[in-house]
Order: sequence, then structure tokens, then C-alpha cells
Amino acid sequence: MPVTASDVAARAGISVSTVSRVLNDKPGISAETRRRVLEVAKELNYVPNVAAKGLATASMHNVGFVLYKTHLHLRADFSNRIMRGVEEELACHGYHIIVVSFNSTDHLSDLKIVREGRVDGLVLIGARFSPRSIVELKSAGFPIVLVDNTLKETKIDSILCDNEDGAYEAAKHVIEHGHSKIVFFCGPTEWVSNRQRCTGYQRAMREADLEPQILYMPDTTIETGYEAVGRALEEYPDLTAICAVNDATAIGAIRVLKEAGRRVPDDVAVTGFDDIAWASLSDPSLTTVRIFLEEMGHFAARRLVELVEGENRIPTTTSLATELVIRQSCGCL
Amino acid sequence: MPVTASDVAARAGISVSTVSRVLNDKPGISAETRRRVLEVAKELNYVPNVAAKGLATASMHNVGFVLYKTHLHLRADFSNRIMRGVEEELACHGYHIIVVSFNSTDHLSDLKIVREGRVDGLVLIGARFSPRSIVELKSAGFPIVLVDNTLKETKIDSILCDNEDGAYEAAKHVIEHGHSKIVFFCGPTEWVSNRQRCTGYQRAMREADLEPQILYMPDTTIETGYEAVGRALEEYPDLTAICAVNDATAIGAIRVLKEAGRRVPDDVAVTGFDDIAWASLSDPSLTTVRIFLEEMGHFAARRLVELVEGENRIPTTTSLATELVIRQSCGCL
DNA sequence: TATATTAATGCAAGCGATTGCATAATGTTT
DNA sequence: AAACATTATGCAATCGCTTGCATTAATATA
Repeated sequence: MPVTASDVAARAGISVSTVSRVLNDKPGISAETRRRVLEVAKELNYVPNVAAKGLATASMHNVGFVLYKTHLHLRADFSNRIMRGVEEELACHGYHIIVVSFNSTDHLSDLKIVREGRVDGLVLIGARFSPRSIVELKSAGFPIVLVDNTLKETKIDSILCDNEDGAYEAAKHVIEHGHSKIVFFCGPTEWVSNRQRCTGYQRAMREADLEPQILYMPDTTIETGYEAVGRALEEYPDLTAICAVNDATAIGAIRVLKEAGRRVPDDVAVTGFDDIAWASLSDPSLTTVRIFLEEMGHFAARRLVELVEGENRIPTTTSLATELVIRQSCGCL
Repeated sequence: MPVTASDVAARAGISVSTVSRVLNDKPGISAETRRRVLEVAKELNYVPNVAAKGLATASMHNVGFVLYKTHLHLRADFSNRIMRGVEEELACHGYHIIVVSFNSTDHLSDLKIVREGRVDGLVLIGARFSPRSIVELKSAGFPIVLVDNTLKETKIDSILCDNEDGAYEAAKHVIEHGHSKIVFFCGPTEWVSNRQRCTGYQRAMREADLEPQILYMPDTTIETGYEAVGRALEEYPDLTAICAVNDATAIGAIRVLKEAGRRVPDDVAVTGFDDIAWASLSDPSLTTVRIFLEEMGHFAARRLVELVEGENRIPTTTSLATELVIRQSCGCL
């Protein structure tokens, strides 16, 4: 049987209340008693039971990490790195991460782990949750932090990377290579990050007095990258560069370009976004914009813990700086 | 305020005990009462509080998914896919997954989530936990399932893929291509899967009256793949094929081979193991052995739930079949 | 010295479920 | 009709911790 607070109390010759107070750093305990309790607790290797604690305080010290079912598959690496960051940071604060997948038919506030009090807050990854659903839960006072997403509807804490700036840098870099026919492969504009990246690209083009040429894809996978190249070559036969909204698309694009007999980067330069693991392994290696997903996870976790513990700051949107990673696909090396 | 069992009881005009019994399918309740309670519960949208339930039953319906810190980074995709499988299966049984990272300095039974009763069982990924540590916790009656690992020391439930058979198939396939100088790139033999894969390779070689040639690496990453090629080319200058213990190594090997001016598969054929996402994208695409990680996760979760719920089956070791995936790097296409 | 303050601790009532035992209501058997 | 099962339900203790309030002891003030 596990050691309980009353075991400690008995051994130390005091009451459980006192044990509890000591262990939670409550005031009004004599130094001697505190020392004693700590000593006995360590001696018995006491760890408070989390169910009891949770029942008494109405907080389980868990947070939910919510992923779309599809997200789990397609963007596994992406969300996985954020998850690592969240887990790491949470651990520092004594919280734990419960990973759940969610399908769009459900309403967020029906999430079982929320209703049953299993988690004290949620980290939502990506832009596929219905805003209404988020707002509803949030305004019921439930702590929520968004990663790779923001909401226009309500002020809500969110963590992003500086998508616009990153895309701007990438496009600018390609422009500096002398390209002028640069097509942007954009993903669905319902996702914040796609919109922001597109904006960055457009800014770079306008600044250089070039006309933005945007090609929209229904998703941002390797496959949509394949498919987009075909359309791009038709619509913009004189294109000499592609800025892709993410690496998967870029990698797909490179593959098809090569198959179509176009050399990369000599005939067509390509840049990506995200710096996923394979970016450096593709052939040619991919020039891309690195984002710091683990860091984003850290920020998200830190903010969420603040919210859970009642710090009532106004909501903020945090954008982490990105970093242009120059490899071969842009034509530099 | 959330709805509690006594809210339901009051509304239904009966006692909380009865509510509890109905909701847990306990016997001795009249059909009419059962109906009524269910009706009211649904009407009030009642969900039992998990802390209270956990305190009363000493089970939180959580399981810990334990990863090595390094694992989180290096083999992220690998463990992530298993995690998805575990999560999916657990959800079907009303359990949740708590992901924790673990560093080797700790003793497993000191795991906070275990001591404090946050989880009812553990899924351990990989072969980097100290056997002593596992045995100790397991024999204290704590439910544990191993994935991609087994223990000689104790009978313990474990889920693997059929590493030996997979490696055998791959080697045999290469042999059938007419190769005879085939080197196996092996990882650390402390890891079960490396040992088993090596055995499979050896069996295939012996069956064909060829001499196994094994090159050991300190790890199984892209980088160790790089490094291994150099040594292989020195030690076995006439080699015409490489069977790598996993895809990362194979991909690293291919890269260096190409850089060294050897054509793959024409000069040197290469096979991998795992069928990670990148395998189909590398150039040439990688012939490899596919393993079903999500399925392994399913099995692990199912077994763990059984253990937690007290089913006292004898421990089993489950090996999932693998599948040879033929692409370009072996010389087939 | 008697009284008001303050500091340290204990008591006991929650928190919201589960569950063994007692009880009431119903039906069966002599 | 009395005695006994049987069935359905409620009471109250329990799980292990937190916390408001009461209590005691020690110290300061009049």
C-alpha cells in the first residue's frame, strides 16, 4: 500500500492538516515542524495521491494536447515536435500532457477529458477547430492556448511563428537571385499560417515591383505539391522559381520538376517553409524557413500554466522569429 | 458548476448510490429506475468527475507512454506512430494517454506519475530501460507492456514486429538479385530489434551458403549510416550490397555512396528496415521492410487495458508480421 | 497580574464518487 | 397468516487530501 499523508502525520506525531500545509508551503508553520515533516516525508518516500489532491482542489495538473485525427497522420512530425516542447515545459511545472485526437464532428466543449475534469486546460494545434467551439469553451472560463492559429473572434492566447516575415525573407532571397517569375504555392486560406506566409511573399514581390503569382492548393501535402507543379507549368510557363508554403509541398514539387526534366535549382529554384527533418535530405537539399516548434511548445505550455494557475494577464499573440536556412534548392550552393 | 451525481439523484428522486450503480452497470436495479436515471443523466448531460471516481476506485484510467528523452528527438517518427496507435486503441476503452519523457538516471519505479497514482499502467517504448528497473516495477504488480523490446529476465508482455523474418526476407531478396557480397549494417546489440534483424540476415546468408559480413555501428542514425559506409568500403572493398538495420542508416548510406561516386543500386544495392515516410521519397526510393507501428500500438494498448482490468493471462510476446516493400534501391525497378 | 494579540496546530467538513451492509418492499412457501 | 427469500434501494463509511474555523499556547500590552 502506498504511503499516505496520515502515515506521515502519525510518524511525525502531528496532524494531516499540518502535513498538507507543509507540503504545500502554506504559512503559519513553525520551522521545527516544517523540518520534521519534510524529513519524515522523505524518509517514507511520500508522494501525495493525485486523485485525492485533484478532488480536493479541483485540478488534476493535466493539460490536454488536442490534435485532429488527420493531423496525427499528415502533420505528425510538426505536431510531434510541438508536443515535445509542451511536455518538456509542463514537466517543469508539475503538469502532464494528455494527448487526444479529435474529430471535427464533435464540439470542443463536449470533449470528455474536459467535462470529467481530467484536464485543467487545453493546447489546440492548428487551425481546424471551429472558432465558435473554441470561443464557447474559452469564455466559459476554461484555459486554452492556441498554437499555429489565432482567432479574430475573440482575444485568446496564441503562439505562432513569424510566418509573414519568414515568407518575406525567403521570397526576397529568391528575388535577390535574380528571379522575377516567382510563383507562390499557397495552401487553404482558412489556415492562419498559410494566409500569413502568402502575405509575406506578396510584400516581398511588391517591394521588388514584381507581380505576385499565387497558386492555391486544396491542402499542403507532398501530393498537392505534385499536382500544383503541373498547373503552375501550364499557367505560368515562364516561371523560374517556386516559393512553397511549406516543405512537404516543396519536396513534392521538386520531385515532379525533376521528373519533368527541369533541373532544380538551375531551371527552377524552390524554397520551402518549416525545415522539417527531410528538408536537408532531399536532393537538392531544400532552402527553407526554419521554425522553432519545440520553442513554440514551451511558450504554449508556459502560458497555459499561467492561465490555469489564475494569472489574469490579457491575452497575447506571440510570434517566434524564424530563420532562413540556405541550402541548394534556391541556387546558392 | 458541473453536474454531479447527486444532482442527477435529486432530479430522479433517488439516491446517489443508485445513480452510481446504474451508471456502472451494477446488478440489482429495476428496469424502470435504470431507465429513469439514464434519462435524467442524459438530460443534465452528466459526466462523472474523474478525480472522485479515481479516488474511490484507485484507478485514473490513464496510462503512461514513456519515451527516452533522446528517443523523443531521434526516433520521433517511430515512437510517434506507435503513440498514435496506443491513443486510438485506448480511447476505445475509455483510457487516456499521458506522454512522459524519461531519462536514464531515474529509476522507473520512481516515476512520479506512477507513485502518485496518475496512471494505471505503462507502455515502454524501446530497449533503453534498465531491465532491473522494469522487472522491479512489474513484479510489484504494476501493469507494464513493452513495445519494440522484450526481457529475458522476466516474462513480460511485449509487442514486436517480426524483425528476424523481415530481415531474412530483405536479405534473401538481395541474394536473389545475384549479390553475394552483402554487408549488414547492424546497430547496438543491446537493442532486441537489432539482434533479431541481424539474425534474420545471417540466416538468409547461411541458407545461400554465403558468409555473413556484419558491420556494427554505435547507433542507427543517418550519421552513423554515413560513417559506416566509409568503414564498409575499406573492410569489404568488393561489396555489392548493403542491408541496413533500419531506414535512417540506409538513407545515410545511400547519400554517402552517391557522393563517393557509387551508383545505387547499380554498383551497390541497399535495403532498409521500418519503411519510414522518407523511404519512398529518397532517391533512389528505398526498398525496405515495412512494419506496422500503429498496429503495434493497438496491441500494446489492448494488452495493457487487460492487465489493468485484472485479466490474469500469462504474459505473451506478440510479433507482428512485416512486409517487404520493393522499390528502386535494391535494383528491381 | 489580567487581558488582548499573535502564532502554531488540530478538528472536522468538504470534494464527488463507490460499495458493504441494513432496510423496506415484494413475492413465496409452509 | 406467519415466516422466509428475494429484489430494489438507501445509509453511511470510505478513498486521501485541502482548508475554514476553533483551540491552545506563547507573547505583548495595559
